Amino acid sequence: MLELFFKKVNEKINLTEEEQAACAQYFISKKLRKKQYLLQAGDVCKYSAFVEKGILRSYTTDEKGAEHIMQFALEGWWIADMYSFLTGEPSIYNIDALEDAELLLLSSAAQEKLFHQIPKFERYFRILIQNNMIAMQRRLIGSLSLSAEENYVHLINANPGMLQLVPQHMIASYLGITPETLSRIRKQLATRR
Amino acid sequence: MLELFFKKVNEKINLTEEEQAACAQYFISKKLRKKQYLLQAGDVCKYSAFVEKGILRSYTTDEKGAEHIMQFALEGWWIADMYSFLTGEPSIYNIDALEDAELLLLSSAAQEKLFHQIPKFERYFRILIQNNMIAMQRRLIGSLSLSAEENYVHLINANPGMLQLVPQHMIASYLGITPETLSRIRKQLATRR
DNA sequence: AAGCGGCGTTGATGTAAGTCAAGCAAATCT
DNA sequence: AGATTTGCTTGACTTACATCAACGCCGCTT
Repeated sequence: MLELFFKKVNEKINLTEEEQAACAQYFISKKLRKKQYLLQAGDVCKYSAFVEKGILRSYTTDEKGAEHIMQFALEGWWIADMYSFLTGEPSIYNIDALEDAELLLLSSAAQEKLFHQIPKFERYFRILIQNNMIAMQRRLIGSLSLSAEENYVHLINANPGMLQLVPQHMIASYLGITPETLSRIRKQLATRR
Repeated sequence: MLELFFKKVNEKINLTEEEQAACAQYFISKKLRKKQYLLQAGDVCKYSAFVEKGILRSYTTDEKGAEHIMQFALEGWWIADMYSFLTGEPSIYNIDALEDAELLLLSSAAQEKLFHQIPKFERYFRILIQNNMIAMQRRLIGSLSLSAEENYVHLINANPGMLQLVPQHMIASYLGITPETLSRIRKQLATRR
C-alpha cells in the first residue's frame, strides 16, 4: 500500500526500516471513484493527500461558471489546499479525481504527531512546500510573460506523460486558455516539424 | 530602529519585553540607496529583509530584456528569494530599492538561532509563508482568468497607497501588461465615473 | 537657464487569443 | 444496439492587448 510513498519519501530523506514501520499508523488509506470529490469549496480541507494511484486536480469555479485548475496531482504527488489545511478556514478549492484513485490521507493532527516522532519529516514537508513555491512562481512568470504556446511547450516538456493522462480541455484550463486555442496550438506544433 | 518591526510582529504573536530585547542581536540593520541592489541574479540570497522604511521590489529579467516584477515590499513587509535563501542555490531574482530604504536583515543562521531561542517566531514565519502562498495563488488565478483592468482594480483596492509610491510602469510590469495599456486602463476608469 | 533623460500619454496599426457555432468520433448510458 | 453525452477540431468573426512612434511634462544635471 505505501510502496510508492516510501519510494518518493526516500528520494528526499532516508528512513530506516523501523521509521517506515512507525509511519503507517498515521495514514488513512482511501479510494476515490472517478469524478468523486476529496474536497468541496466551502468545506475545510482536513487532509493532505498523497496519490498512490490515479490523478487528482484542485480548481476554483468563478462567477461565470468557468473552472480554473490550480494543480494536478499525478501518482507520487501530494495535493491539498494548504491554506485551509493549516488554518482551518473553509477552502475556496474543489479537489476531485480524474480517474479512480488510491490515496493516503494525513490529517493535521496526525502530521504533528508524525513530525514529533520522526522529525525528518519536517524537512521532507518543508522541501515539498519550497518546491511548490518555486513551481508557482515559475508558472506565474510564465503566464505574465510568455505566449500560450510557450507555456504549453514548457508544461509538456517538464511533464511528458501528463498529455496522455489528462484530458486536453483540462490542460487548457490549467494554462488559462480555451480548449479551442489549445487545439489550434497543437495543430501548429504538429505541422511545424 | 525596530519599532515598526515589533509592531508588525505583535500583530501575529505576542512578545514579552524580554523577548523583544533578545531579538535585537539577530538582526543587521542596513540602509540602501535608491536603485541599489540588495540581491543580484546569480548571487545567493543570504538574507531575508524586513523593510522598516522605503520600498523594494524583486524581479527577473527575461531573454528579451524585459523585467517581470515578482513582488513589491512596502514598509512593514518582508522580501527575499525564499528558495535561494533556504537552499543556498543562486537566485534568479534581482532585489533593489525604489527609493532610499532602511532594512533589517536576518541571515538563515540567525533565523535558526532566533527560532531556537523564541519558538514563537517559527509560527510567525509560517504565517508569513502561508499568506504569501495564498496571495500568489490569487494572483495566478487572476492572471489566468481576469482582464488586465480587473487585475489592476483588485491590486489597487487591496493596496491603495501603492499607487502613490510605485511608478506606474512598474505596476504594469507587476500586472504583466505594458505601460501603454495601463495608461489607457486608467483613463477608462477615470472617465467612466 | 538651458539641456537632457525618464515617465506617462495618445494615436495608428498589428496580432494572439476569445467567442460562437457546427460537426465528428469516441466513450457512456439504458 | 441505439441514444446521448463528452471531448476535440475547424471556421468565421471579435476583442483585448501589444507594438511602434511621437509628443509633452517634469525633475536632473551642469
